[in-house]
Amino acid sequence: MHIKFIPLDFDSFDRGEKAFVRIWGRTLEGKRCCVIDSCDSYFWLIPKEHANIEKYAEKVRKVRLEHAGRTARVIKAEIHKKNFRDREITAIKVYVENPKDIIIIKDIVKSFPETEDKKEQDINYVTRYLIEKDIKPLMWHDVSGGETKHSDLDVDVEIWAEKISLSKEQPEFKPKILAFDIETSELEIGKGQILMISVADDKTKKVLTWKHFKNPPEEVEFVKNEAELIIKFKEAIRNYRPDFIVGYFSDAFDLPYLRMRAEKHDIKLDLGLDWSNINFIRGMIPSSKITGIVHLDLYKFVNNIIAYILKSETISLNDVAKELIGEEKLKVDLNKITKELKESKGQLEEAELRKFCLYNLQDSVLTSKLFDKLWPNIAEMTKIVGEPLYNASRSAYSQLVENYIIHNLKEFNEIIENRPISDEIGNRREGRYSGAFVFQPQPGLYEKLVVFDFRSLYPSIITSFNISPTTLQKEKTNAFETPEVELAGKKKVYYFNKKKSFIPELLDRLLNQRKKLKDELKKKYSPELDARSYALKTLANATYGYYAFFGARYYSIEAAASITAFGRYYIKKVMDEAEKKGFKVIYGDTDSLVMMLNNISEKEALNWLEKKNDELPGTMELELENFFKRGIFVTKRTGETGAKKKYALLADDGSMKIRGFETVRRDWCNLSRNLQDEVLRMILKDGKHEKALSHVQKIIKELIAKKVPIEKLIIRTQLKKAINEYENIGPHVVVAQRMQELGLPVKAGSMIEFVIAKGEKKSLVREKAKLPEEVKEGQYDLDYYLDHQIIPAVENIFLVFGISKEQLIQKQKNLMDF
DNA sequence: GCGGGCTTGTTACC
DNA sequence: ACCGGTAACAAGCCCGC
Repeated sequence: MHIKFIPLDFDSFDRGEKAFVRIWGRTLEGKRCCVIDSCDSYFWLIPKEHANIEKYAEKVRKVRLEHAGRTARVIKAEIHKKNFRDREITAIKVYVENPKDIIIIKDIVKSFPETEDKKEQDINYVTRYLIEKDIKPLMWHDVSGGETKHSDLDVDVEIWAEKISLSKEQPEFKPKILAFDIETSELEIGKGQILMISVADDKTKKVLTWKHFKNPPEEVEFVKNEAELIIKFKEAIRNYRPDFIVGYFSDAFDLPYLRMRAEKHDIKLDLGLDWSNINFIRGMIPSSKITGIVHLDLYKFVNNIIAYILKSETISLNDVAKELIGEEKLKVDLNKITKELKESKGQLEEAELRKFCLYNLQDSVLTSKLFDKLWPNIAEMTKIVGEPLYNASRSAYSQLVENYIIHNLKEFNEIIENRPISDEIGNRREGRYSGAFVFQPQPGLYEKLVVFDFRSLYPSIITSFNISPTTLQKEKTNAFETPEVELAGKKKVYYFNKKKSFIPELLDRLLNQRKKLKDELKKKYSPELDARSYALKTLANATYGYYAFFGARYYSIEAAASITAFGRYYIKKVMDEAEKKGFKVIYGDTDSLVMMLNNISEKEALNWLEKKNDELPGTMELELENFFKRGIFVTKRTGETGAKKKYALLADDGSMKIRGFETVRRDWCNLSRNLQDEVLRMILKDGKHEKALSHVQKIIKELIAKKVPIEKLIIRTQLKKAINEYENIGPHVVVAQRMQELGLPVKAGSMIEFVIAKGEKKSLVREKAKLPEEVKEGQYDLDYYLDHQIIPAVENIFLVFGISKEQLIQKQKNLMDF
């Protein structure tokens, strides 16, 4: 039998002594399939320099051990010429019957006197299989083999593969999904009950609940009780036959909660296509896996991959959906509902229940739409790194970079480096090195500016100077020499071999693919290509950080420190040359320079840019960011020097670029943020301060007159750790404590909202920090908002025009005195 | 008990 | 624990007076 199918999920199982991989997917005809295949299980031994390799291999072949009811033994040991960390070596490939045996065998052979090291013993079987057989997740494959008839798997087709290969044609694949969301009577897992469960995709909309009420909306279906609710939910998934089930924060909430309640009712969560239970993977970051149906937790992907390009100040479903799909959650007072459920022994008013159901449904609808939006990103990233979707969608950048590397080492004949052991991780974490250069700006208002920046600075340095843990060498010959590197408090120079190594080479490919894609995208836009371009760019950018990440297989603090040293060298060099040309350098951070054109024309500036690019080595390239009409740089709060990482620029097209100011900081109240934003805009548009000054004075007047609504005075600060772990009890910690007393949900990661209320004059800020609902209109601490919010947000801006703090509040003081 | 230096904590920039 | 260093700044803590 022959089919064309797309691999969506993977797992492995044992039959007899041998391990097999199951690939779960869809055929071209839309049938659900399971392809069973296997590959060799092996790891590598690197012998000591003077070991007799033949004798060594012979010794290894004889290793066997009875363990846990089976015999772990070496079935084959071959001598191979390989590369390891770019050096040619002779290594022994040690085959075992079952991947489980690796852990037993490796410990025995590790103690042999001939053994220098063991490698690839930490590659899991599915990853091994994907590499060995060149299987690409989410890409169509042709497979032929024998069909199994008497299977109990919940699939339409089951094949034991004989031949499997990537298809030439790659038609579009649209997965069948089911988004879901649960509502519970308590937020803590282990307490309370599940009240309702909703499911949705672009057609289906359904809410299951055992809370009955009159005239329910058509999407609502009533069940008897919580047990039936869980069973019906199971049935819904079984009948709908989705490829993925999709949640938001479902790894940490919905599924663990479901598990607790299912256990309570003695219901099996046997959702797997092999009828297995949901597998709850413990660990620092728990996750939940269903065999054959990929459980996607969009929160994880947003948090790891997308968050830093979002403008949203939180990654709650509401904020993320608002920004990405322009829709929001229904507004329901969850705290009130939870409270009422507790106090009235589970009785809610009908109107409230109806609303609660629709709220529940909307969450699933948003999750479904968010999936549609993010799917190109998830899919493209998965395809590039080569790991199964389940893993790739949960991985942080370090892991993705690493997977991209290890899935591409075969062609370099490279043995994969080990993951570091915990002692090693401890050592690595202490290492410190110098990073980027930041230019010390002179405070002031500047006109006619140009901003240049290096395109992908660190990736271009890595490829141009072949920087890798494996190219670092002692000798000067045939090597790139670094500028002065600052590492562990010492100044050094390092050398990197010029012979192209695998990581810089793979990085080069990412960058080149992206270049091509960008040209394609210019001709014709598509969300898939755009998503691929984003994945390529961000993976490339994460490579430098990967080198410095303590958990990396290819860790090298020397490499990381060398990259930043090159960065410092070139940005300073370009700044010097710009000054010589006649530009006035105003500011610069890492890879950018902000300059006054002086009397240089825009055209001449661009010519100069081109000339610089001819001189820059390798793939390093300086590009135009934009021309700006005006820009403002301010002093630090303490002292007269200019503040770094804090400026505002007005582009020729009228758009603003504001960085670092309180306007963009979420831990300042909206009154200050908005006021500062308006002040910056007025000043940069006019080039004068008068209008902005009177605007500030108007706001101060309103504040003094207690006319500012509490809502605008809310300060938001994230609780970064558990309440009792704080040494310094700041305002947000006190408010978090208060929330806990009131039974409101607070934990590490919660956003704490508070208002500084009227209180004793000399008291600590935290003593006046109250929940917004606890503060009546006008009952805010005027002095606090004046001295700690409004004035600090604008005083340094006006100082540029010689306006002092006293002048800002002059007239108002009198007002206060009366 | 007061003030200033230091530390802790959060958020931003690139 | 899930990429790095650089930087600004608020507020509490702590010690010397």
